[in-house]
Amino acid sequence: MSTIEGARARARREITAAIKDEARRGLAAEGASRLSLRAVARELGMASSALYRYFPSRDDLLTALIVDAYDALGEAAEETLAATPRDDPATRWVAVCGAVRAWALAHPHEFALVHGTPVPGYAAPQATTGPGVRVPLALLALTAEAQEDALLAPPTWDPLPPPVRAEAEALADEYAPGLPAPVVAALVAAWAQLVGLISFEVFGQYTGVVTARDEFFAHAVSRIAADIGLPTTRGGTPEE
Amino acid sequence: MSTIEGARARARREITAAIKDEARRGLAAEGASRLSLRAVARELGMASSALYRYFPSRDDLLTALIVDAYDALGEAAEETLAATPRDDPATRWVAVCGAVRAWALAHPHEFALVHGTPVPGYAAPQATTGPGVRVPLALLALTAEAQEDALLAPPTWDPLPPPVRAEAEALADEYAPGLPAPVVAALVAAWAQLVGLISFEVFGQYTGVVTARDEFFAHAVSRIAADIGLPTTRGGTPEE
DNA sequence: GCCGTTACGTGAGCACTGCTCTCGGCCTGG
DNA sequence: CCAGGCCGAGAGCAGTGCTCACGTAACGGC
Repeated sequence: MSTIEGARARARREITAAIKDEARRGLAAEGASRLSLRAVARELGMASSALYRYFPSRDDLLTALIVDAYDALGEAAEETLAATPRDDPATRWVAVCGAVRAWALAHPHEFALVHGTPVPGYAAPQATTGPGVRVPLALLALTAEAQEDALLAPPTWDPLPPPVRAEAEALADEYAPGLPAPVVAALVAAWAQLVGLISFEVFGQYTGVVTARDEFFAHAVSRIAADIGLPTTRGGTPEE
Repeated sequence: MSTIEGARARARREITAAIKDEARRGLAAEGASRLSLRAVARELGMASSALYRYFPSRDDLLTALIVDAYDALGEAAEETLAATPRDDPATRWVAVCGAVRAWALAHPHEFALVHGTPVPGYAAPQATTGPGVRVPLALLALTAEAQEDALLAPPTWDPLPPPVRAEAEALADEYAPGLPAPVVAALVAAWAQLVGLISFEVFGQYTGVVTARDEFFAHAVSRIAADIGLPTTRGGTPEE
């Protein structure tokens, strides 16, 4: 009942995938706002109305693409986390952030879909919360492992405002027991800051200001790592 | 020729302003993607075609709104910069960042216009570069004044990668002679990170994760201030 | 093997959009 | 005072998201 699959269901799965693929292609070419249902139907050689058998509305198609994009982004982070040695948390951090950035630069419109202006009014909350946290969870896992290995040495843990401390402790209890509250607070901020750094680049915000993008990003992100307390074992940034 | 203004020119100015006002209203209600030229024309009691006498296209209207938003954002920053004592750079920093955040939360769709997904393909570069730098320049002015007053004491100025150093020095020469290169590099990163922090809030990215938003933002932003080297004279964050 | 149920694809059509063009009237500068 | 510019109105084009009968083909229970 799971392996055996009627030709009907198979066709549905394949056509759904084809629609998403074509939509992704149109997305990369034109951007989300210019993406047209009729155009993807035309490209697929079917009537536009047929498309509604698979996605009840344009926004639902976009939501599906958002979920996929979140997953791809999270997978990129998790892959480099797995492929990276535990004993050098700072360079590992830079590598994971770099992987997120690389994915974003390779798929700018999909990145815009997940971290740009939300497209439908203000919807898309529940369905995307699952895959949406994979990247921050990877960063958190990285830090938790560093602490297990006694490699977490923050420069200064300034005291948190009480409400922030309470929330940070709750988060720590749920996702990384034993991690100090200031560190998880710093991680949440780091996540937002990372997205800010990448958004500026993807959205062309600092054209003319920063041209050595790779180096600038690596530098900024390694400063964040130092702020969190991930030690730079050796060879941080060269010169002098 | 400047004070004397024909009734014609005056009408044009007023109608242009009325169109932008109505467009801003529609923007706040529906968002940029749902903003309709015909709707604003309808609301203004004029034919939709008449609107093209004032803005050659929908994208041009949006571009005008973008410029205005940049200006409003920059003005908010500059105002609190002016209304804030020089001798406490860290709390001044937090205040300026807080003003930017407050404006963004009060005008979410306009903020999305300037720091969300770019609306037309990838256009709007030149016209917006002028007002677009007012906020970062305010942050830079704040830091430069702190240095003049010998209030700039970074924890560690780790060496910059050579290309970043070169660009940072060029920026320093142009906008704030005498400011150390690592500081201007940190400022650029801080600007992107600030936008990231605000974007997360405006775009509803951390619903359920952070609820004590004011405190969290103030904390995160004051950590950035410390990272740059702006000293917390007294009473940073309470507790213990 | 048959047959009702279900899913699917089609084409027409509605309401809406951005934008263009032509026309007719008003204000304005010479 | 009067020609030339600006401005508004209306019709119209091409395109959009989405809905709704309408046939057709596959499916599952008998």
